[in-house]
Amino acid sequence: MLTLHTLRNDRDSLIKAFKSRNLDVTETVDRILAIDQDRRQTQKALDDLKQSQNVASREIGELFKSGQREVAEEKKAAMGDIKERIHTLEQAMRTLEEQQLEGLLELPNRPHPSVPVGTSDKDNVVLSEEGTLPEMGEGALPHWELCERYGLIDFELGTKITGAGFPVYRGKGARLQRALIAFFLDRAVEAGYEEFIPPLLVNSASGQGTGQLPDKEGQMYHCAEDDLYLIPTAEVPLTNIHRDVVHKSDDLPIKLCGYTPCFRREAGSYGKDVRGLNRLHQFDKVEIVQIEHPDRSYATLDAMVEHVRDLLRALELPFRTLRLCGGDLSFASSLTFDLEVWSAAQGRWLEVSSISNFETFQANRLSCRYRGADGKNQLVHTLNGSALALPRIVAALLENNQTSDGITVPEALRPYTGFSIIN
RNA sequence: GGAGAGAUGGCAGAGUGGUCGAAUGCGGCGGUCUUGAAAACCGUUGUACCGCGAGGUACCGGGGGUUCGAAUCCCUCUCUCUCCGCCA
Repeated sequence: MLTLHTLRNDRDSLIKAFKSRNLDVTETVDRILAIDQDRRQTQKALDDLKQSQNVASREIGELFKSGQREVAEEKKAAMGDIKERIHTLEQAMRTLEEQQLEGLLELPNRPHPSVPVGTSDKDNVVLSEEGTLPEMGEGALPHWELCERYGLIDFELGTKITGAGFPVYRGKGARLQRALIAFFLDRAVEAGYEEFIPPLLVNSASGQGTGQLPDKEGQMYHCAEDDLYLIPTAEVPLTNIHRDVVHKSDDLPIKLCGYTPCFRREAGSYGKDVRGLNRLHQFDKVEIVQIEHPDRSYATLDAMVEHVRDLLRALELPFRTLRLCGGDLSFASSLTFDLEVWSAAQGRWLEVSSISNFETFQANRLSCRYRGADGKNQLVHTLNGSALALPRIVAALLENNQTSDGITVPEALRPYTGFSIIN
C-alpha cells in the first residue's frame, strides 16, 4: 500500500498519476487525509492525558512510600475521571486507525509516469515483436488436439479426478513439463537467483503482504479449516520470505527464484479463452523475484525483462513485448511489461510472463526495509516476473513446431527432455 | 490427537506490581593502544507515532481485564519447543 507520508506530501501529483489507471482517487485520498488529521489530534490529546496519568501514578507511589496514606488515597480517587477519558479516546483512536488502514488498503499502487492511459488490454502498447510467425499448413491443429493425438495431456481425466482446469500430464507431456521447469530454473540460477522450494499454502499475513488480500480474496483457494490459502503464484511465499526484515544496504539486490504449481479459482472466466491450456486452475510456473534498492529498481526491471526474453529466444518462440496500460495494470504494480508468445494454430498471442516493479507498495505491507547510509530504515523496492509460466509455452511449442512427422523439440530443451521429437 | 513447558531488544538471557525501554553477555558502530591487525580497554548501540522545539506517548507474542500504576497478576487467542500417539 501507499504510505501515509506519500498522501500527505504528494496529494496533487498522486491524484494526477492515477489518471492513467482511469481512476479518480480524490475522494479516497481526501477522506484518508481527513481521518489522519483527526487521528493526530486525538493522539495528541490521548498522549497528554496519559502523561498526566503517569505523573500522578508516580506521585501516588511516592506518597505511599513516605507513609502519606491519606493524601495518596485522595489522589487515587481523582484518577477515575482521567481513566475514563483515556478509555474513550483509546476507543476513538482504534476506530480512526482502522478506517485509515482500510482506506489505504483499497488504494492501488501509483502508476509509473511511463504507464499509458487506458481501460483494458486493448490499450496496452506493443513495444517490439521478435521472431518470425510460422506459416501453418492446412491441417494445423490446436494444442488440445495435439495433446490428445500424442497422449501428452488428458484434460478429461483431470475433470474426473478433480474438475475442469486440472489437467493430467502423462508420458512425454509430463517429461516436457519437467524439462521446462529444470531449464527455467537452471537459467535463473545461472543469472544469480537463489533457488527456493517454498510452501504452497500461505497464511493471510502473507497474502496481505504481497497484495493478494484483501484485493483478490475470491481468486485464491482457501482452506477454511486452517485459514490457509493455496498460492496463486510463487511470488507470494518468495516475497514473504522478506516480510519484517531489515536488510543491509550492501546486501541488495537479493535475487530469488522458485518453481511451484499455482492455483487460481479464475472465477468469471469463460469461453474460448479457457480452452485447453489457455487458462487453468492449476498450472506450473517458475518465478523470479528481486528485492532491490529504490535507486536501481527500474534498471533491474529492464534486466528481468531481458532475462525472460532470452528464455523465449532460446525456445525459438516468436514473442512480443507490451507495456501495460493503467487499466490493465495489477493492483500492486507500478509498471508492468507483459511478454506474449504466438500461438500459431490458434492465431493469437498468449501472455506467458508479467514482469513488474512494485516499488514500495509491497515493501510497505511487508515491512521490508534496508538500512540507509544515514542509519535510517527505508522501504525497499520489490520486483517479480514469471520466468516462465508453463501451459501457454507448451501450447505454443506444440502448435508452432508441429510437422507431419511429429512435434519437434527446440534444441535448447533436448538435453532436458532426452528426446527431440514427439510422435 | 494427548500431556507438559515456553514466547523479553540483531542474538543469547535476567527481570514476578512503582524512575524497567528493560540487567548482563555476544554481536554492531566509534575510539585508545598498534606499522597494520588481533587481544585488551573506554564509549556507544531498538522501533513507531505525536510535537516547530523542549519534549511526550506507545511497544517485553496478539487481544481483553484487575490496579492510582502491569514485562510482572487474571482471562483469552496464536505460535514455538519437549514427550507420547499416528504417519510419508
